[in-house]
Amino acid sequence: MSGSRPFANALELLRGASLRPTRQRLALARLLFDKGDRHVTAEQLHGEAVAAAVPVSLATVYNTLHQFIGAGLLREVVVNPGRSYFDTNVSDHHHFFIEESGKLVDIPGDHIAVANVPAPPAGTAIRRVDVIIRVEREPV
Amino acid sequence: MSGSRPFANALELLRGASLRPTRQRLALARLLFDKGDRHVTAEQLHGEAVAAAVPVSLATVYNTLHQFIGAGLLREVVVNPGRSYFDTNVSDHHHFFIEESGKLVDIPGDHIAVANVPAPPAGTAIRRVDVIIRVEREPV
DNA sequence: CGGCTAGTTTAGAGCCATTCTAATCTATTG
DNA sequence: CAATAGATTAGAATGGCTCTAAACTAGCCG
Ligand SMILES: [Mn+2]
Ligand SMILES: [Mn+2]
Ligand SMILES: [Zn+2]
Ligand SMILES: [Zn+2]
Repeated sequence: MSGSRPFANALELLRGASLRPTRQRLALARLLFDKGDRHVTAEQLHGEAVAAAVPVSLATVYNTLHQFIGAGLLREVVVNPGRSYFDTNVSDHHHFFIEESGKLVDIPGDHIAVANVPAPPAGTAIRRVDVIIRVEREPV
Repeated sequence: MSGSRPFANALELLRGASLRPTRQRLALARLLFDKGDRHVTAEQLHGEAVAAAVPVSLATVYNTLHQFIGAGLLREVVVNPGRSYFDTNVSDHHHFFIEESGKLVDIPGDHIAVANVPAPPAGTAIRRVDVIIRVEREPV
């Protein structure tokens, strides 16, 4: 019986995603999922891995991030041209984006309501609704 | 008395923005604002200018787009990492994004309601709310 | 255990949107 | 028209990301 913590460890998580538990993937999974919800860039994660003495190339970081997205373990958040964020929270939620610091803050999906969404263009179906609330440092 | 059409021509529009009416800026302003609401990339606009026999460099297209944004004539829409859209509709509205074709479709601001927005993080104020509804070609 | 092989990692090159640089050009003013 | 601040430009540079092709390794089999 799998309790409320879906993956006790990185090994299980990788097995569930049919990904070989290599040294690099195990380390990246731990960095991503052992500290609660995170929003990281590829470069940040690579920096953390290097700092943790896990030798891993940036190419592997990108490969792994995309494999995790494919497995539904991560999602990509686009707020800025030219750089992606990878979000370990895959539940229904939205974001505050603090432009000055480049930080994302989760807004639980049930704390926000998008109403009166019109029908999508003919021949298309809604895949996902993203709400980005851009905030700035409050003027004094 | 300025009627419902705020800018009869590109010249007026540039004067209002305190931008010298150069050949390039006049041509770009006409391409952008003479055909109703548009969502264009820099490269698209550059292509249109070249096709219209207006010699203009891509650097100038970017310079001009950013100046128009600064003047409140345009806004930038970010839906994809690695490429920006420039939106001639600066009124309050949101977007459908059709990933396959890369097309944006406006949703008037009063046709959609974002309710129960929580207070922004301490020390910050909301600057803008972006709703992106990602749609895909409907499965048969 | 020792190979075998498909899958993985990697350094480095390549790609592409965008920005920068510094030289040339031009709109504006007097 | 001359002077000059502002604009344009070609081409180089930047930066995030992807690709390539060679080296490695996890998992399997004998
Ligand atoms: Mn991606
Ligand atoms: Mn920009
Ligand atoms: Zn999130
Ligand atoms: Zn729009």
